[in-house]
This record gives sequence, structure tokens and C-alpha cells, in this order.
Amino acid sequence: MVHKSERPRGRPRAYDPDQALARARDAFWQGGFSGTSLDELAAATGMNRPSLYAAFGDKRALYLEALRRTKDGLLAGTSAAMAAPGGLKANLELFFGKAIDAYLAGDGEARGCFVIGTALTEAVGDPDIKAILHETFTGLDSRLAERLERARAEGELPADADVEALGYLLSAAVHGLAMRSRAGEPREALEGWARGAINHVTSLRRA
Amino acid sequence: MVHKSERPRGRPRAYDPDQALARARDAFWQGGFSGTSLDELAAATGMNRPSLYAAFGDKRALYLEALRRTKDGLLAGTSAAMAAPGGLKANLELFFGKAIDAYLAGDGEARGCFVIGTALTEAVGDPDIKAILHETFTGLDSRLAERLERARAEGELPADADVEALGYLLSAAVHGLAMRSRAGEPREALEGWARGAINHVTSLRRA
DNA sequence: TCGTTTTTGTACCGTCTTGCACATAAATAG
DNA sequence: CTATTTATGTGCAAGACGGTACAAAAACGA
Repeated sequence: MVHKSERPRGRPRAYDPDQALARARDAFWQGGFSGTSLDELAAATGMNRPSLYAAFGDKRALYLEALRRTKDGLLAGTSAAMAAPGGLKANLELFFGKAIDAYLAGDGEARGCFVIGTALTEAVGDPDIKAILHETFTGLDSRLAERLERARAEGELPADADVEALGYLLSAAVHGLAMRSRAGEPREALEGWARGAINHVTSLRRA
Repeated sequence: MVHKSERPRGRPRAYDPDQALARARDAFWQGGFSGTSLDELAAATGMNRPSLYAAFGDKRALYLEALRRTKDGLLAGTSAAMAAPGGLKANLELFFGKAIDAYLAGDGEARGCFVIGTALTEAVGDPDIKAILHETFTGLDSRLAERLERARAEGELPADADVEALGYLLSAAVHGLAMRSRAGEPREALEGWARGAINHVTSLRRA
């Protein structure tokens, strides 16, 4: 007889893997990789250590998986913001606005960006983390530069605009917000810096 | 009789406090605060744990002292670069060049900026670290904005240039280099981004 | 009902961690 | 030379840490 459900043979899981990974990411997000113990991860996910280990491997593998997922989400969100209807300024406002919301999300203190706030510290001596950081940076750069190139072609930017340099500046600008939000800067300050960066780029005149 | 030397009464120290603090900073710089043990700090400084404890207090106090000194040095170096002879472009080239040299310094892998690379992770829940981060960011912003304002007054920048926004962008640009160097980007890439940012700012025309 | 499979939960192991107690060493003061 | 002062170095205590062994539990197949 064919099975109606594909439920596997043994005892069912007491947790949802995606949700558990998100909770573990939240724990790492707050305390960093080295600063978060397996006990805290178990408490955050509601799982006990052996289940964590069976589901995700060791602490580092769990962290790397959370990091990869976050990177993919960041890049997908950036692509979506750049493809949204409206001109360059509207796209950038959406992009920076979503970023600020993410950096200030959560109940307690602002945690900034998960990647920037936790992976940089662990990067020295860890090629896997370095690779994820590299993909995050270059992925963001290229998506921003592509959108700026389109704006240049459509006349929203000067014909001689250096879209690579502008892409780097905007990328650095949003990462600056990630850092400063984690350092405790209030939303109004973050929004002011974002507004300044967007206005600067969208009011350029030809040299 | 008046003492010829001011050497205190007891057994002399076997270490130089400034040098020990610098070595401890280097250890933290590589592994972060949580990722660096007292054993590693003792090995790096050549001191044993009780001497470390007597000299600097506990691990956190040692880290905070290293962080404060680094922040003060960063701000002093920025002031110096902005006051160096030459125009805006020369000052910015000096500023970015010194930053890149510092980010790539050391024998092994690049470690980026000590403050950015280690304090961000520890900032959540730690008001002291947040305060040092805040002083670092605002100190850098204001020094850059001051120099840009002078350039504007001297005609090197358009009269309607938003020096606050440009100061934030340049600050974010150099912090971007700090992040990317720690992520493993080669010197040539860092220099390219720096050149793009400097050229962009120093070739602005009035809107 | 009984065996099989998979997950759960307790309990544990060896190691590393921070921080300190205490005896010893090296200097000065008299 | 002796007392005093300060720093050193061994060594330890109490607990946190990452990771796992093992038995009980909860599902399915027959």
C-alpha cells in the first residue's frame, strides 16, 4: 500500500527545523558565536543538546548554516528592493528603510546586522566565514551597481557617473547603519544618515 | 635625601605596561573578546595571570582599556591626516592609506580595525562598549565633516555640498575597508574602493 | 502485540575557563 | 643585615564549556 503521508518511520520531531534555526540565529545575533553557549542555544530553540547536535551538527555548523541563510535572505531582499516599481530614489528608500527596520527589530536592544555584527569577529583564521562575508559584500555591491547602471542608462544619473564607486559607497553606507544601530544609535539618527546618502546619490550632476 | 630615581619600593616589574597592553590588544584583535582566553593573553604578554590581574583588573577591564586607547589613537590619527599639508584630496589619500596599512598590518592574516572587528560583537548589553563605539563614530564623523567644511569654504567642494552627509559617507567608506580587509579582500581591492570614494568626493560639481 | 526506527532527555566525561591563595623572589629603607 | 614592600609563579578551586553515551519514549510496519 502506498503511504498517504511521507512521515518517516520513527518518533516525530518535537521542533520545526526552520524555526529552531531562526531561534539559534537570534541567540548568536545577540551574543556572537564565541559568546553564545550550547546551553543558551538549547534554551533559545527549546531543544536539548543532543537534538541540536543530531539536527545541525556541532556549534560551528549551526552557526554557518544560520549565516548562509541570512546572507541569502539579504541578497534576495536587495534584489527585490532594486527591482521594485519606482525610480532609483524610491528603490534606495525601500532598501535603506528595510535595512533599518531589520537592524532595530526585536524586543530588546538593537542588534544591527547578523552578518556584520557576528561574523567579522570570527573571520580571522576561518576561511568558511570569510567566504560568506565575501559573497555578502560582492553580492550587495553588484546588485547596487546594476541598479545604478540602469539609472545611468535611463538618465537618472549623470552619464559619467562611476557606478562601481557609488555602489561601494551605498553598500558601505548601509553597513555603517548596521554598525551604528548595534552601537546604540537611535532610529532618527540612522534615518538621517540614510536620507543624506540617498539624497547625495540621487542629486548628482555631471562633472 | 631626595631620591635620584622615582622607582617604587618593591620588586620591579618584569614587563612594560604599555607594551603588555599592546600585546594583549593584538591577541584580542585576532580572536575577539569572548574568543580570547586569559591563557592566550598571558602567553601574548609574557605575563602570568596573577600579574595580568594585578596590572589591569579582570579580562573585561583589560579589553576596555585596549579599546579606549585604540579609539584615542584612531581619532588622533584622523585629526593629523586632516591637518596635514595639501588639499582635500591629499588629506583623504593620507587618511585612507594609513587606514589600509593598519588594517593589513601584522604577520599573518589581515585583521582589519580592532574596534570594528571586535567591539561590535560585544556591544549588545554592554553600555561601556557602546559608549566607546559611539565616541569612535562621532569623533570620526566630526573630524571628516570639519575638513570637508574647510574644503567647501576654500572652494574645493561645491558651495551647496552637504558636508555632514559626505562625512558620513567617507566614514562609512573607511569602515567598509575595515570590514572587507578582515574578510580577506586583497590590498588592491581595498585601494580601488578607497580611490573610488576619494575621486567621487573630490570631483563633485554643484547641483 | 511485537519489533523496528527515530527522537528525546538525563546524565556524564574530559577539558578549558576565570579568578585567586599562597609561598617565593627581588628590590628598597634603615 | 633585617624588615618592608611589591611583583612573580605555581598551583588550585569552582564552575562553564562542548560534545556524547545510553536508556526511555513515541511513532510506524507487520
